Amino acid sequence: MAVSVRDVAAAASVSVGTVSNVLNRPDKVAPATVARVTAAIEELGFVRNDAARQLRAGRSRSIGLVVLDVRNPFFTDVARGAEDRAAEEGMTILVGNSDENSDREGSYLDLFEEQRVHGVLISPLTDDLPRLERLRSRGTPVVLVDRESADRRFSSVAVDDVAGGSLAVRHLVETGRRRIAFVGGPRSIRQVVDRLEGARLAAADHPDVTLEVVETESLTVLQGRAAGEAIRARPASERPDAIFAANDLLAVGVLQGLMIQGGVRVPEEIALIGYDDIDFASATVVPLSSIRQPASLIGYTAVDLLLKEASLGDDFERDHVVFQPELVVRDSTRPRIGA
Amino acid sequence: MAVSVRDVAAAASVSVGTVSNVLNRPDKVAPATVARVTAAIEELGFVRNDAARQLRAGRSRSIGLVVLDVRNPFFTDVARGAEDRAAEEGMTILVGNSDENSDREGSYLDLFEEQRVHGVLISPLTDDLPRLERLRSRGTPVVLVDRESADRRFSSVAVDDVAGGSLAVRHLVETGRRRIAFVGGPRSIRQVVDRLEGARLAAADHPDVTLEVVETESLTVLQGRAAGEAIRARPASERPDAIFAANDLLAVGVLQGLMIQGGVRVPEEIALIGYDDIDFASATVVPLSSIRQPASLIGYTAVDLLLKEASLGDDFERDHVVFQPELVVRDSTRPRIGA
DNA sequence: CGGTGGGAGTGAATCGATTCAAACGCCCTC
DNA sequence: GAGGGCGTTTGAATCGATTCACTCCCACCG
Repeated sequence: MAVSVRDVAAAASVSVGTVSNVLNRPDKVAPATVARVTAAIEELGFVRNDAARQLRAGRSRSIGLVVLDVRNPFFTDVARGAEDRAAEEGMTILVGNSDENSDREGSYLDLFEEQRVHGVLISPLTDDLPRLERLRSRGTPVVLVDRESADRRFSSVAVDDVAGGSLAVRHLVETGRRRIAFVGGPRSIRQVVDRLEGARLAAADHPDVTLEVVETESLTVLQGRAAGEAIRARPASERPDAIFAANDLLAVGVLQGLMIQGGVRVPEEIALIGYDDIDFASATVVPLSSIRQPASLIGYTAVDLLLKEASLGDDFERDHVVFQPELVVRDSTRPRIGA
Repeated sequence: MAVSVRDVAAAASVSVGTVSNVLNRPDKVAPATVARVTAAIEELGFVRNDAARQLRAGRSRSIGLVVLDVRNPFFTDVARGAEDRAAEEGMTILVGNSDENSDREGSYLDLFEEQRVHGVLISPLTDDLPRLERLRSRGTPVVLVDRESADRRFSSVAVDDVAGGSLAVRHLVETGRRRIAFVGGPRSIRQVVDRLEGARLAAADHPDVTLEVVETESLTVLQGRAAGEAIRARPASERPDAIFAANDLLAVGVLQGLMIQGGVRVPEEIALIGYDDIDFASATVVPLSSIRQPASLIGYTAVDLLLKEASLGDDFERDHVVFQPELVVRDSTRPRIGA
């Protein structure tokens, strides 16, 4: 049933070595021979067996990527960037979705290791770096995505979330807001903590600015909506005049929660800013201001570092790329009239 | 560097065959031996080489899935369902994103074939069934997802989109609407055509109901928003009193386009219904009515058919599962007062 | 005309897990 | 004590592409 190089070789009256050369280094083979072999491949419908190729090569031509949530457009974009860089080298990306679940994360790592992937890009859930350390010591390079390793023992590509948080709050203050609420959670996610930290720093610069925290269970639209409704339900005098949401999914939810039945007007009564600048942000009822992260560039760069580490081996100095986030202003933080 | 069964065998003073048995049929091996081998595996940090395994087995333990758009939650759900069923058999799903691009679709098929996947699930872009026919003739089972093969030569799992279209329009008519607009496109996508067809059929039952078509370039939020704005810009007398959007992403966009700056009220002035019932639909400013498709069940069933076909071989009679869509009513089609 | 350089092609060895027919002990029975 | 049966273990053969040391052969040079 299955057609192998051996069959092709026989059909073209050459040796298996020559078939392999036609496949991988056609310039080393006489044109007439190439033509004959190509014809035989075509006729027999030969398709390379990747398993055999990998076995010989020792490594697969794939790179594993473990993300927290495939549903989040931010990660989809990261994956896209990674895919682009990988494609340049004729490689592919395998995406695993940990769903913020530690077991799933582990089983993807196991799977990837058995597949002898070229390397693993991971947005790690916990601080279980020993696990990754072990993976690397067995020969699989690891690059952290969207997180920096505390002790810098892994290459990483991250965005300065503290700076991003400051950027958001500074913008709110500059447009005249004083009573700010941070909506986000859980605190186990590093990004949440950092963005809040940045917000605190920026708020501390202005004695008359207050910063309240509204905790959520996860970074989803539904949780945001609940938070928004809760804020809308308060007496007007106790509402904040601006909300900084830990990501755009939350912000979209908050916006909906606030606006139900012509509730609170955005940005007139409450300004709103999100984080990630997903495509959706510019397309909400009131277009959302946000903090942009270069998602696909992050993925692209991560693969880049991975390839570098893979080719240089252990004597390689780990790289730690940190991108700076960028403020994107839209209607949801339009300055108050007269402010 | 790499630890192989051979090394484990040496460390545990057994033969490679025994190590393999411990790995795959531990019950066939004496408990004491299992323990010794397991200890050796642990100590040496042995990790199975999947490539060698596959080479021997002839097939990989993965199933390829090619979707039109990973960003669409509908497909994410299909993938999740497929993953669940695959996991029951200890298999994995590889997701390829064709992005409605025929070249990308082709290269994923090539990739999957080289990897000797167990089978391919595909939501095909074009009607290039010969391509798939060839793939299958070389031994890779194929199941069509969200589309039925015209000549029934492939197993398929689909939803009756014509029925879904009728369901939507009938609901709009029953809640008192008469001037209906269908927003969707391009016509090259089968789902769009079928849903419109269903809408036409339902409208034809009522002589006083008109059905207008507003064409879009793709099924995205942005396109929907543009369509919504265009409709809002019309004089009130020329606006439809209900809109049926070809999918929920479009519907979300239409909603936004209509509501800008307190424009048209939904559902008072214009009712709106989408298709797919993505999670987002219930979380928009005005919760969206929609037509629900059992997305994850589709994925689950598709893998099921695939496994059946793979085990039975050619003498297998192709299965054609068709699910019926379901109407989900929310605020966006609340009946008009007094209608 | 012998010698040399190099382009073209060869084919056995290799990667690592799995398989399966055969061998090995060991106990029990006749 | 020979023989049968059974549970356990063995190890060579296998999957298919790639590699690389080696052979061939022809052209060109002195």
